[in-house]
Amino acid sequence: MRRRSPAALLRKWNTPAIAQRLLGASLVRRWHGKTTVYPITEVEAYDGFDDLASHASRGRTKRNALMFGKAGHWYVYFTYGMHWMLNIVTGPKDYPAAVLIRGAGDISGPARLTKQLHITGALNGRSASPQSGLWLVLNDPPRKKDIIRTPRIGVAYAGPVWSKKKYRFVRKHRV
DNA sequence: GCAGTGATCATA
DNA sequence: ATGATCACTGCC
Repeated sequence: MRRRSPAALLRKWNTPAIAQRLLGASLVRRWHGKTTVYPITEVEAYDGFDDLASHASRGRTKRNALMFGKAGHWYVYFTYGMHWMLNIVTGPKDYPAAVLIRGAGDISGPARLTKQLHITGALNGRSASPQSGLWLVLNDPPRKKDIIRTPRIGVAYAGPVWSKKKYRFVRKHRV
């Protein structure tokens, strides 16, 4: 099949839908002249102003400003004093949303993913395009029955409603 | 079960 | 300026 750019997909409003569609996409990394393709296996949606699990829920700050920006850019932040987290910014401009990429290829866990792919703050704010060395390509969308929906990981602080939203999506079968 | 590790943000 | 927190991992 023809590989399509996900630019139009990422601009949409429905972040959980985008996240699920990205389970039918691959992360492509170019590093030291070698290009490797990692089919995405696990994602989480962080959606809008009201999502108490989202960095954007308490308004715009220096760190989260990218979430309010243009879709299709990487939002990479540092946490727990040692881990980088990789997100793709989604939604229209001024609507804060992103999809956290938690697993791809054989790699499980968002910090392991960034470590293995050499992803750091150097990519923060860069466009998801070959120029940045890290981009996305769309494959066939996953079937609905091949997607597991669960609450997001590590967001107990988000209160009874938002910590339980089923905004984590895992692909059942390897692609 | 919990230590590690340091940027970020709210509070002052 | 200070202190709590953290979209995690690895080892106990």
